[in-house]
Amino acid sequence: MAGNPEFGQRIRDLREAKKVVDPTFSLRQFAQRVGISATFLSKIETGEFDPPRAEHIITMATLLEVDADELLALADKTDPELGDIIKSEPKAMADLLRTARDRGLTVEDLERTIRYMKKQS
Amino acid sequence: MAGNPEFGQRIRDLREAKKVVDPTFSLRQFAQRVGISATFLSKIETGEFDPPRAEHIITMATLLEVDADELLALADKTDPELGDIIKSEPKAMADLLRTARDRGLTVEDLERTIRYMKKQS
DNA sequence: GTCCACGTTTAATAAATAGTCAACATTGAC
DNA sequence: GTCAATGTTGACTATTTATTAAACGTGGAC
Repeated sequence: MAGNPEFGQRIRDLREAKKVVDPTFSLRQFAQRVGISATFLSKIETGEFDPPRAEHIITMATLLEVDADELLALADKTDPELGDIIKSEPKAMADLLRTARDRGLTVEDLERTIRYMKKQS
Repeated sequence: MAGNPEFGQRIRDLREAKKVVDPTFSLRQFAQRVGISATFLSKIETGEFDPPRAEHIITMATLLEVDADELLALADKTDPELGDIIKSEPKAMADLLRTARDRGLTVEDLERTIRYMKKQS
């Protein structure tokens, strides 16, 4: 890795949009609220540096009021929480995911599966 | 982290069992085949060092003829392949996993869900 | 015209993770 | 009794990932 312009641009767009109505969304202040330096955020937004760790991305999503999974996906990371879920039942969860992949399930298929799960419990 | 005795012991047990019928499963030779130093393996098996990266754990599982997910789970890691599957459809996959957790699905429930998935495709 | 907040750049690290080498003590094989 | 292979130990080293401080140029507010 060495920078992710798509992620950076997305953060910048979201932040600038927020800044219009709330000037505390300046790069410096936003960085501080996220818990990283302005330097780092600048390089991330311009695509020079890689996205920060998942934890910081999640904080960004909260502040920017967008879905964390979307930002994490752009950053090519996964929510550590999902790793924990998998670890709670490794074989079954791994099977579940691999089956979804091997069968080439569509988003609709997956959504139907989720509804099915909900009926079981 | 600072060592994982359970993982280490499990590897040692499996390796020694193999060694009984195949003397090439000595610590040194096994380490070499896995692609790590004997030193490192020794410290892992005695629980002094953390498990190696996922890639090496998977190689170990293959050589020891056990399921990789079991060893990965002991090592408190997840197969990077699962991360890739999630990234292919982040929101739907995340939803799937969180639903499984929130509903407290049992292994049997998950297995039933897998069968359901297979019928869809 | 200077002050202040903005975002940027240069130049380094810091922190975490993953691993090695050389030298050692121990044991069974010859 | 020495040789060869075993596993272990102490002291480092490497790699990857994540991040910073300080100094800089720019533009609006006063």
